[in-house]
Amino acid sequence: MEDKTDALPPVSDFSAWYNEILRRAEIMDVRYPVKGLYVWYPFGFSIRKHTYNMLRSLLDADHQETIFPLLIPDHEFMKEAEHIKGFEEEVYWVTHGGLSELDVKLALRPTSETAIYPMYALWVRSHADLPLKLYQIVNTFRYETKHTRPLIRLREITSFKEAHTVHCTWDEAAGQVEEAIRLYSQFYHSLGVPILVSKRPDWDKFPGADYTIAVDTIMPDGKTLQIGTAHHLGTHFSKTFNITYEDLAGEQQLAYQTCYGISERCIASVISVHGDDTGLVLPPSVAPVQVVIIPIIIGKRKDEVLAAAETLCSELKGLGIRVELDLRDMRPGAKYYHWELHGVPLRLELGPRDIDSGTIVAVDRFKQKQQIGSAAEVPALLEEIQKAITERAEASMEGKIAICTTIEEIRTAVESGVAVASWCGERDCADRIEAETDASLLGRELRGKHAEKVNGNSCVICGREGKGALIGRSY
RNA sequence: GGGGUCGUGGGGUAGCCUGGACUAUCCUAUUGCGUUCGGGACGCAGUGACCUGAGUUCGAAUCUCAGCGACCCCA
Repeated sequence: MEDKTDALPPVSDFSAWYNEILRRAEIMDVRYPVKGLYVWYPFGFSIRKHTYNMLRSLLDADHQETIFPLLIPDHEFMKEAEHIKGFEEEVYWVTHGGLSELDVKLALRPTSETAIYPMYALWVRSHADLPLKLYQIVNTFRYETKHTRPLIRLREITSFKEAHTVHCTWDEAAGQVEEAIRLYSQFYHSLGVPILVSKRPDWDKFPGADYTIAVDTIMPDGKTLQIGTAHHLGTHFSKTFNITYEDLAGEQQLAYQTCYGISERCIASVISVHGDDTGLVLPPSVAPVQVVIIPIIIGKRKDEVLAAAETLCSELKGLGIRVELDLRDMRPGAKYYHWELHGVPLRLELGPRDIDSGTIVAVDRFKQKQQIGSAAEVPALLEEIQKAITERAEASMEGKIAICTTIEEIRTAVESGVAVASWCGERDCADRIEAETDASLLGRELRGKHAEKVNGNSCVICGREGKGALIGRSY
């Protein structure tokens, strides 16, 4: 059975698995005829919709949603020197309107700082206008020259959630960065995706930021995926875009800013972190179909089974559950495979035997089977599944993190996962770590229990006192 | 940035080296009808492809060049 010709590649062959799952589970169609641009299938878009709705409701508590233009005039884009340097290689330019060349060429936003901040300069007048916290969910464009990958490295990021805030003081902005990380932690928790939070080394921070805090997860092949960042912009942009406010004393002051973003990489992380050799495994929180009902239709009792299935379906809908009644003319087994591939958390089977015994067969995505009495038991089952998926992902990530005290240990660790080791903070030592391990120093001041085990230890290179750093290969 | 492999129905492939018999193989998918249905059903009848352009040639899926695209490895 398992070696049918159309078997999915195993997760251990992650690259092949990832490409196959996107097509077979109908998430992205990669056949659009431009490199780096991909199309959302409706099923994939539905995952996106539920995921971004959660993100929206987290942000809406304390932010306002908006939309700024896609096109940024040359003269605004070119204002902030570090920012330009960071992006100039990968900006798409609109140079023509019809047949005539434009006087002012227009950039397709690679990110929206330079679209938003000229307006912030107009909107921010007084300390009473602050803090200002806006976000938008938009597409952005980057002319990637490396090999592109659906949901991970794109030329059109279709789902960039970017928040931009303005504050009176540096400390308040720093507090907002922490708030962003708190929101992102909560977001990823509800996706069951475990994360590592660290500060990017200075040479790897956002162009035009004082510092960058990053959120990473670990993919099945041991490489990390950056799935969120929060930047303290200090006054880099407020200086160049003249974003000032009048303080209590009537003096004009430069504002402090932050920005933080999440892209459809969050979807890539859900797919990759949870998926198995059978297909997708979706947490109920974002599964387009949380429960599928498979009627077991046998000859004479067909109508009876269908009626019972319809009743069960409407009961579940009444409980607010996203349920699908699969009435297609296929063998039940074929339907099981189909919905397992699509990551449906819970399957209910209903046939003559169940009707006779007054029960329903419930099978979770990990193929654990049990009998339940009624639809009322389903919400609790879904909660259990959500928890089980989360715990499984956490255990899996735990197995990919190694606490290291020597360069040799790091070298071995990064072959199949990430290393956490003490680093003094000096660039020279980081360069040596990278050169000798064939991996990157991804983060410093790593947070959480892993870092605590190495904080204060001597740097793996120079022996001076250091703090927990995250070392690994990344996407 | 450097190197490699490759592009054949919707997906996966055979054929290519050695140009002609290719009316292009097989699996899957898909349409219609019938029989089926508790873990990927079966029968019958259908649908559906040589990436684009230029070249070589009597003749190109097959050889050459370019473009576009995909995947893998290294920095």
